[in-house]
Amino acid sequence: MPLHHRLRPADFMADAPVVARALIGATLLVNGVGGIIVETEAYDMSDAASHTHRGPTPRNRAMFGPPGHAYVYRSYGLHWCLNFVCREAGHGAGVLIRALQPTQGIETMRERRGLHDERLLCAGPGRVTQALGVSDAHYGLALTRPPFRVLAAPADSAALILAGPRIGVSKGVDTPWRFGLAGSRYLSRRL
DNA sequence: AAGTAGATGTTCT
DNA sequence: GAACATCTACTTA
Repeated sequence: MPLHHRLRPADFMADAPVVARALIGATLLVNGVGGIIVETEAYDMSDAASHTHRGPTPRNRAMFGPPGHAYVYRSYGLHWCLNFVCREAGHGAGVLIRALQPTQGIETMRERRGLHDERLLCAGPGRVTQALGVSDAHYGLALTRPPFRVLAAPADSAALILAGPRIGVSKGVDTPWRFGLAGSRYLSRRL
């Protein structure tokens, strides 16, 4: 009986804040490199801070597709950011992966990120994608198949999860849709 | 420890 | 043109 099992499409079929909270403690690997998700943010169509708020566009097309797929966008012209599409196709809901606790392929991540302390390897959405090698090449791919592996948190984990306002948004400032593992040293910022 | 500038591409007004 | 789900390097205390 494996302690971790791979998430299935049905696991992504819930409202964005529910999925965002459930993903804390899950493991994300891309080609075997990654770690434990310690910080996420939820976005959905009802929310002015979301890329999907104004409806489908060429960029956000994947967010209106099936749940359990990747929505990757370029942030500030420099960084890639990775989202997990959730809810149902057509709903424009997703979860931004903001930080991981590195567990696998740490040397690979160090090389991709330059000489940096482990704490900063995946502490921020742009850092996560750089460390895991995620780019627009992953746009729209299923999270339930290689190169992705998303493994559920151990069933017995009773981790304390904190919520607060999201980072870097100018709209929806008071929506407490940022979730983080209490006490983790690998958050992009304290909660 | 906290603040700022500058890098850059895509979308939207 | 402006804004942007950011990061790094560099300043100032």
